[in-house]
Order: sequence, then structure tokens, then C-alpha cells
Amino acid sequence: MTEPNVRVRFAPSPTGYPHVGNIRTALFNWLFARHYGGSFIVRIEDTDQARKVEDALESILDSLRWLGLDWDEGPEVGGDYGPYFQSQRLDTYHSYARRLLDEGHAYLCYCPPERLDEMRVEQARRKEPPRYDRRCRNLSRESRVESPESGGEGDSRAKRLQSEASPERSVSRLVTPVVRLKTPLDGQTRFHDLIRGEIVFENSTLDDFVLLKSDGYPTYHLANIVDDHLMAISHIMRADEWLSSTPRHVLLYQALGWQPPLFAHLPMILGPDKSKLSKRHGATSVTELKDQGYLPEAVLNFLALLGWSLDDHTEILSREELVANFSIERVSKTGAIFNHEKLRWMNGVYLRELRPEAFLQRIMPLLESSLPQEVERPISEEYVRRIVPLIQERIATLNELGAYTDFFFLDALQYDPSLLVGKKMTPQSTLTALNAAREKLSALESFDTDSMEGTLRPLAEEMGLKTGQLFGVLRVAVTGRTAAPPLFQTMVVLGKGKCLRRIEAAITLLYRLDSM
RNA sequence: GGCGCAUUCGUCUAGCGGUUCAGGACGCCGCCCUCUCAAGGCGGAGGUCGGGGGUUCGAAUCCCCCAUGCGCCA
Repeated sequence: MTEPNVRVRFAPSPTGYPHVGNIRTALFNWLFARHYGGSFIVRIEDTDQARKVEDALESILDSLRWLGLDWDEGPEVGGDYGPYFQSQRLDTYHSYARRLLDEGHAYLCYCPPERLDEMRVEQARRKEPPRYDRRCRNLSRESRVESPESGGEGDSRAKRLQSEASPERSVSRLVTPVVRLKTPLDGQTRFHDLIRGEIVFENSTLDDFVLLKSDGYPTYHLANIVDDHLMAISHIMRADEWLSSTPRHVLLYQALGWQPPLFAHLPMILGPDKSKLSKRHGATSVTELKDQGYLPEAVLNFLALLGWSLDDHTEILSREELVANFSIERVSKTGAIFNHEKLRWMNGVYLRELRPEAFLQRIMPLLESSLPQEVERPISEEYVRRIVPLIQERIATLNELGAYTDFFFLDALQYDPSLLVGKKMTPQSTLTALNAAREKLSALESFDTDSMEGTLRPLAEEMGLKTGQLFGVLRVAVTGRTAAPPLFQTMVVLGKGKCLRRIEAAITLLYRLDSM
């Protein structure tokens, strides 16, 4: 606990569903904050109105809650540094843009989009980097007014916002300029990254980037810096992809006379093709993982290990252990491919670790919702409690529940009769075996595993069958599947009556199969 | 195109100059257990540490160059 006043933030845009990469970033920030007893802040970067998605915000917050990543300040909980929605902080951005303008660190740019487009096309043709040519950087006030291209349009609201930001109201009434930062023409901008060390950029490779857009909204750069400073953020932990824009941010901090926070750029989460993980790689949102039957504690553990490790052998870590051990020093530099197979394995580990009662509580709602219509509701908890020990170590995700449980609830089984005929067996021998087993079982007074085993094993021998052959036939008859929990235990749960009925049904099926 | 970052088994990673020409995990294969499937146990295949130069008595570990990948800039 050597870092006092740790304040970190997770700043998602509500433009889509909670991507695992973003949530992993949230997780690292949260772990860092909790490790040092600092604050974890959620700030919503909702200035891009065009890309806003309706339920995205709720979905993101739900994901955080699902994983148990609680925030100290932000939506729903408030805090001393609010508001925590950037769309409610426009005035703040405007005042800082104005200040930069007043102090000569920024200028108004009247270049219309068409000109910028042409410029880019031309730069691309000459294989030059696309950059703003600083045409408006040294314009006098008069020439701006007369600038022939400056007939920008825009809705009146945007103009109003712009005029608030502009000290030159007479000008801004005619056009809707953007505000650009006056980037140093030479020299270097350097900063220290906690994960990657010293990073240096030549200022000559930076252009005069936009701070305030013509619609009156700030760019990511401006809003970010202003908010991080005003919210007293101590460390910025964000994805690698922002590394390239960090020199711009540093320059902005300098222009505003502020001390920048510490930076730590996290490795990204990649798809199997090593490109940034996206929808086309399959399930990428935490919501989807939840729907696929993954446990939050497994996802948390898995995500923590994507880009961070404790040592050379620890794989399973609880939330508390993660908090206790997390450190930026052990964050790796390279992007990590999201490996579903490993997540599945880990989920199985967590599923098996659950106390039977806890496991029961997790699966009850799923059984209620996913079992076929014809199964009577409500599902009996008592009954499921007897099934739990038979399935808990056999499923790796909650979604695999159905395959292992439906036959416990169904009345009549649907399966391919040919499955009944085992290895090195014929329909005839199967039929004989089934009939014999039915007789033995129906004669049983106590329908328990020992009794069944005590009569069925000798029966197999009598009939010249391997136990596996006999049991296999019965398994299919009783469960409709070739892979199922242990036969006798399954039969005990099902009960004598149901088992005998199913064996009889199997015999009927075999007759039909035989006569075909 | 420019700039930046990265490069250890298929994948996640350990390794921070010598006790590691490389350890663990997932996945894969085999064996054991076993009525099937799992779980579990044991074992195996899989990396000339991207390539090339240095530095050093000694480098996966330090430096340089190249290649490749990714990201940002539109």
C-alpha cells in the first residue's frame, strides 16, 4: 500500500455492448484501486451522440455488477467530482477550450470538411501522412471572416454552443469553426509508461488536432484530459490502442499547465487472428459469456490472467487473491488471444468447486427456463438436489445442463433405437438382454445401487456379455444417451417404475427396428 | 504512408546475465481408474526463445539493424 490517493477510472462509451476487452480494462483498474485502497470511478463518455446505443449503458453497468466490480463514484452512486456523464459537462469543456484560445494555445479553424477531405486525398496520393496543414493557425481575424470556404453550416444549437466557446462571437455567427491545439512544431514529447517505459514522439509528427468539434462537442482528447484532471485521477490505465494519442494528451496537459497522471497502457485482447477482438470473432461481450453459461467468478479469474500473471504456476485465484496480489509490474506487454477453451476449463473448475447447495441454486433458474414445456413446473428442488451430485462434475458450462438432465424430467424419451444395440451386439441379443434385465430389476425389492449391481453383474456373465455391454444397453434405454451419469445412481434417482417403463419402451422400439 | 508498440510451445504465460538450450496451464495424444461420459492420477508430443549482428568468460534475458504482427492517425 505504498501509493496514496489512488484514483483510477473506467471510462466506457455507451456505443455498444460491453466488450471483454473493455471489461478487462475495467477489471485491472478495479483491482488496482482495491489493492491500494483507492477509488474506482466510472465515467460515461457519451459525447458521441451519433454512435450512441440505447441499452448500452445499462448493459455495461450490469456487466460490472455481474463481475462484482463495484464503483465508488459514477452513475447511480454519484460522488464529489460529478457529473460523471460527459454530456453533462459540455460547459466545462467549453470554458477550457476558451481558456486555451485566450492563452494562445489553441485557435479556431474554419476549414470546411470538403477541404480537409481533398487535402487527405492529396496527401494519400503523395504517400504523405494525413495531417492537417495548419492553414488556419496563423490567420488574422479579418481573413477568417472573409475566408471564402468558411460558409460552414450546422444546426443552431451547435452554433450557440460554439459561440459560447468562442471569444469572437461576431465571427462564429457566420461559421462553425472547430478549435485546434497549437502543437509545437519541433522538439519531442516524452512520457513514462508504467508498463512500457520511456516513450518518445517527435512533435513534428503530430498535427494540430481538434479539441472542440463544430457541433460543439469536445473530442475524446479534450474531454478526457479535462475530466481526468478535474476528477483528480492518479493513474490512467487504458488499452494499448491509446498509446499513440498519449503525446497529444501530454501536450494538452502542458498547455493547461497541469500535471499529467501516470500512464499505463494495457495489452489488448485479440481474436484468434491476432487482430483486435471484435464481433466477427464470436462472443465478445460479457453479456454473451453470461448467456453461454459462464460463471462470473470464472470470467473474472480468466480475464485477470489475460495480460497479468501472479507467477509461473498459479491459475485459479479468487477475487480476494487477485486484489491482494495485483500489480502493474506483472502486467505483460503483449496482446493476448482470447482462448475460449481455457475459459471453458476454468469454468468447469469453478463449477466443481461450488458447494452442492450453491450449485443447485445456480441451476434451478436455468432448469425452470430451459427444460421442455411438457415438464411440470415448478421444478422440484428436492428432486434436483438428488441429481446434482450426478452432474456437477460433468458439465463445464451451465449451458451443457440440458444434455445431462433432460431425461431426469422427461416422460417419454426420444432417441435413435440403433443406439440400443451396443458393440458386438445384435438387435436380437440386445432384446434378450433387455428382457432379462427387466425381469431381474422388477423382481428387486429394494431399488438401490448395491442391489442392482448385485443382480445385473451376474446376469451379464450368465449371458456371456461384458458388463459394459449390458450396462450400455440399459443406459440408452433409461436415459436415451450413450454418455450419461453412472447407470445405477441414475436409475435410483429415476425410480423403479420409470426405469421399467423405459426398458419396456426400449424393447418395443427394438421389435420395430428388428422387423424393418 | 507516417509514427508507436510488440515478438518464449497451437494458445495463455514463467523467465528480469550463469542453479533454466527453457518451467507451468489450456488444448492434443497415451496409460491408469472405470458400466458410458466426466472428474482424478501418471506420462508424452509440442518452443533452434522472429532473424542477423554485436556486448560479455557466459544472453531468451543488455545494445543495434532487419523482418513480421498489431495499434493509432483518415
